[in-house]
Amino acid sequence: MNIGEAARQTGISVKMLRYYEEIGLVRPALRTYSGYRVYQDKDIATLRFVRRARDLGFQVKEIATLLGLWCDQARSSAEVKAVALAHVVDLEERRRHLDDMIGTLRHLAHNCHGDARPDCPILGTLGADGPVAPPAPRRSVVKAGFAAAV
Amino acid sequence: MNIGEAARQTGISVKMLRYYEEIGLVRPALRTYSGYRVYQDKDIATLRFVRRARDLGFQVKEIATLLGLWCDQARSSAEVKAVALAHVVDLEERRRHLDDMIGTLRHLAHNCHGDARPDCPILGTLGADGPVAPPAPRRSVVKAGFAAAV
DNA sequence: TTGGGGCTTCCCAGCATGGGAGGGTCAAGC
DNA sequence: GCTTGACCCTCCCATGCTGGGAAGCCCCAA
Repeated sequence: MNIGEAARQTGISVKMLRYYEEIGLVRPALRTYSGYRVYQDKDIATLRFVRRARDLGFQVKEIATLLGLWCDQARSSAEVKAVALAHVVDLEERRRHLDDMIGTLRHLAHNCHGDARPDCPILGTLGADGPVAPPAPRRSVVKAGFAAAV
Repeated sequence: MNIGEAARQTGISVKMLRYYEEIGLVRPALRTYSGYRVYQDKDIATLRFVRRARDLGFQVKEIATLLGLWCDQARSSAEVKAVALAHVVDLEERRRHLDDMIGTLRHLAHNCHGDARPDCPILGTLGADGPVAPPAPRRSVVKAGFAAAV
């Protein structure tokens, strides 16, 4: 099948199909004599794997690892689990970061009367004189910075 | 003060200070006769504002809006609050997305015995035959796709 | 034969950030 | 005065993932 049909069947855009091939995530598709890419069932299966992994937030490099394990008959499920759990840790880190930001912002918005007057604790906090949060221990940067400022 | 000192005082890297100036987020710093940027107290205050907004996850465009409001004596706090709350909605959307991914992955990892054998429900799910999640209603793509697949 | 849709490659864009090359400037110390 | 090292300048490139678009070829149906 052609690339358009492959895109339809995998949910990956034509652009991305070519990109994944270019960066070596998937092996180059066969070509017709005129240069059209031709996708076979096993290519589609691989691409669906990629698509699902992407939907789970895996980066291309991690997907490459997973694809390698998928093809490796001698893999141990422990390896796969390790990759998955490492990714969970990463996602949770990002989630905590979002939580911090949401918490701070909601707190600020809650204290803002939101009427026609210009006084606003949100801008007041952002524009406060004090030093900015230290760039160091990451995950609590926002919280710490604003705990001090608020 | 020079750009290096400004970077130290604001927690924004030298690279970013130049970038923010280039894209017009902040007005160009004064220059010495030899071309060095010179930062004044009010520049530092502005940059700290930018830094804090960035720490709250605002994009540069949104920060530009907030800076505009900050400088606008005639603003209403309602406008500011609206920007903040819209951003909260966005952050929460992203958090839901992360939650979906974390939930699915933890579920898969939980069902993976993680030993020396190759059998693995994680890979099994990623490589399942069925159609891939429809790209449409976004926030539940992952969940739906895997609910069907698992 | 012609038209339209699909395919090809190549280049560009975005976000926010960092790296590095190649070269000028400044201040301190000899 | 001269050297040295830290600092600054601009310019280009890279990242990760995605999309847009141009120029040109291919294929099928009418």
